[in-house]
Amino acid sequence: MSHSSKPGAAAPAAPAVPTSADVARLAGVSRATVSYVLNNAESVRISEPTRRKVREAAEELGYVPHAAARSLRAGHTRIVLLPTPHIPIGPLYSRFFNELQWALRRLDYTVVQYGSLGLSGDQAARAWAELRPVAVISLGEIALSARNVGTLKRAGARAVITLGTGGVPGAHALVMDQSEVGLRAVGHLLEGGRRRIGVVVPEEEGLDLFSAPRLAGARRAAEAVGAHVEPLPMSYTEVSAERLAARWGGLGLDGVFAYNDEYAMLLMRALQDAGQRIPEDVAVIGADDLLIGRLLRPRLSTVQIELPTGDTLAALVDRVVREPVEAQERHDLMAARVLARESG
Amino acid sequence: MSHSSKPGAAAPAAPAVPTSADVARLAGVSRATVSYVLNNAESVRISEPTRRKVREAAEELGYVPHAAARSLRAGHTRIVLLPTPHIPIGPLYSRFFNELQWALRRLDYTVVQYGSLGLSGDQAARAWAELRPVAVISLGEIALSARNVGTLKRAGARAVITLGTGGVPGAHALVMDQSEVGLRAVGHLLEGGRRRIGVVVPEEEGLDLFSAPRLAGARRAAEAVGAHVEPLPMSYTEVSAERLAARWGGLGLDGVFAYNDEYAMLLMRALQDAGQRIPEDVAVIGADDLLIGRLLRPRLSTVQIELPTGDTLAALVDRVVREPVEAQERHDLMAARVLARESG
DNA sequence: TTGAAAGCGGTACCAT
DNA sequence: ATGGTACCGCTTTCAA
Repeated sequence: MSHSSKPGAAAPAAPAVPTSADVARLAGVSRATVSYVLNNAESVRISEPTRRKVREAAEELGYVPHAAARSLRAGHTRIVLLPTPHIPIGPLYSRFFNELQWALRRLDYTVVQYGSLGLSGDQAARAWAELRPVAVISLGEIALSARNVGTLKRAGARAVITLGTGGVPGAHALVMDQSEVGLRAVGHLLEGGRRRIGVVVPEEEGLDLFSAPRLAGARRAAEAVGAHVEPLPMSYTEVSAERLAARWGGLGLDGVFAYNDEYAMLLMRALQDAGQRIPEDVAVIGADDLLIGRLLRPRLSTVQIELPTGDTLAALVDRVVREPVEAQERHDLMAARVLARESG
Repeated sequence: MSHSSKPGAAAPAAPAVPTSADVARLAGVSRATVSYVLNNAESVRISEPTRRKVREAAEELGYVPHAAARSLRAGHTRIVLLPTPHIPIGPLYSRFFNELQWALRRLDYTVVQYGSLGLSGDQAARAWAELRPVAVISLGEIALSARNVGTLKRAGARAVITLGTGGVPGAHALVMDQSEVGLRAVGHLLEGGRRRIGVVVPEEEGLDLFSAPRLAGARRAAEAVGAHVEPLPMSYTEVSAERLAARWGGLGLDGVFAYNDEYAMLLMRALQDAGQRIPEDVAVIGADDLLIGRLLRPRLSTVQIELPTGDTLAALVDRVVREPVEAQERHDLMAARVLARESG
C-alpha cells in the first residue's frame, strides 16, 4: 500500500490525481472559490482576475472533478441503470436499446449497464441500489418484487420502470404485450384459411421472455376458431432448421408463425430445400419486419412491431425523475400489425 | 427544494436512505463495527452475537451501502468505461460488445456506457475521467491523443485500451486491422480472374471507421496486380441498392466486395433483379460470415472475421488493471479469411 | 469578494 | 472485541 517506498527512488509514477485543493493552492485561493468558479456559481460574484487565476491553475494541473465525491455531497446521482439483457436480443430491440442510451446521454444522464446474470431479484435490487441510480429501467428479465422496487426507491431511485408484459406494484410499467404479436400473426394465417398452425419457439435461453407470450397469443387466436397450434422448438442454426424441416411431413401443418424474421428465413429456406412449396403447401409468417424479409423469395410476410423510440422513453424517464408521479401502466407504446407479403 | 413543506402533512414520502450510522445505532454498536461485520473483515475479530445484531439491524432497515462513498474512501473504483458506439454497428460487433460486458461483470467490474457523441477527444477524456474509471476501452470513434490518455491515467485509469486500426502512445492497442478484410476479399476476387472491382462504401455515418480501412485494403490488393477499384457509395436500404444496380451496366465491373454480408445481400438481390447473373456476370463477396449468407442463392462468399472473445479481452483488461505493464500493441487478435461459396 | 468549516457515507488506523 | 476518529473530494452555508 505504500506509494513510494524509498523517497529517494526516482519514481514519478504516481503523480496523485489533482484535487480542487491543489488547484486552490496553486491559484492562491480557497477551495470554495475554486468550486464557485469551476461551476459558474450564479449566487456568488467572483472577480474576473480570480476566475482567470483559478481557471489557469485548473488547466495547468489537468484538474478533473471527482464525480463520486460530487454526488456524495449532492445526495443524488444522474445514473440511469440499465440491466444488461442476458441474451443476444434481436436487432429490433438492440436498436431500441442503443437509441435509449443516446437519448439518456443527451439528457445528461450517465448510463450504467449492469449485468445481473444469476442474481435473484433481491440480490439484483441491492446491487443496483448501491449505485444510487436516479432511475432504473428493467427489461423484465429479473423478476422484480414490490419489495425490490421499495429497496430501489428508498435508495433514491425516483423512477423504476419495467418494460414487458407484467407490471410490478410501485413501478411504472411500459406494457409491451408480446402476445399481441402472436395473436396478429396467427390471426392472419387463420384468415388465409390455415387451420393447423406451427409456432416456432426458440430454444435459446432467455428468449422465452418474448417467445412465451407470443405463443400464448397464438393459442388465443387459434382457440377462437378451434384451430390447432403446434409449438416447434428450434434454435437459430441451419441444422436445427433442417431437422425441423425433415420431420415436417409428419406434422401435417399448413401454416407457421416463426417467432421472428430471422427464425422465419432460416425455416423457410430449410422447408424449401426439403421440397415444400411456400405458400402453397405451408404459409410462413415472421415478425419484426427486418430488411431480409423483403429480400427472400417469396417475400416474407411479417408482423411489424412499433416500439417507442428511445427518445420517447428517455423523455418519460426524465419527466418522472423531475416530478415523481404515481406509478402507472402504459399500454399504448407497442403496436403490432401484419404486413402481408408473399409467403403466407 | 423543500422536501415536505408542512411537517404536519402526512408525507412519509422521504424516509431517508438508511446509512451505516443508522444500522450502528439500531444495533447499539459503532459504525466501525458495522463496517467490519458487513465486509467480513478478516483482520478483526467480532463476536458472533454482535455480528448477528448488526446483520439483523441492517436487514431490518434495508441497509444498502453507498458505492460512491465507498469508492471515494477507497481511492479507486471498479468502473470500466465503454464509450457507446455512435452507430448501429453490425451484429458481429454487437455480439462482441455484449460478451465483453458480461465477462467484465463476472470479473466484478461495473460497466459504464458513456455516449460521447459530438465530444472532442479532450472533452471526452475529461468527462470519462470524472468517473475515475479503472479502465477505459475505446472503440476508436473518439480520436484519443497521448494527452488524453495521460488525463485518464492521471485520473486513476490503470488501463486504457483502444480497439481499432491505430494505436495511441501510452495506451494498449488491440489492433484489429480492418484493411486485412478488404485485402483478403479483393485478393479472392482477383484470384478468380476479376479485374474491375467495385467496393461498396456504406453511406451511413460512423461506419467509415470500418469502411475506410476496408477500402484501403482493397486498393492495396488491386494495386499489386494493376487491377481497378471503384468505390461504390450505398446505404443500407433497398432503394439505394436498386439505384446502384440500375447504373451497373455503365460501370463495367466484374466483381464487387460489398463491405459486409448485409450490404452484400442487399446488393446481390438488387443485381439479380436487374438481370445480372451471379457469379457469371459479377462475382460478389461480403464479410462477417453472417447466417444469411448461407441462405441466399447463390450462397454468399464472405470474409470470416475472427474476433477475440469478450472473455479474452476482459481477462486482458483485468490483467493490466492488476499489474500495469508498459503499453503494448497486439496484432494477433483479429484474423480474417475467405470462405468461398457460390457467389464469387 | 473570499475563506473557514461542516458535512455527504464509508473505511481503517489506533486506542482502549 | 469494540469504539473514536481522521479522512476521501467536493459543495455550500455562514462569517468576515
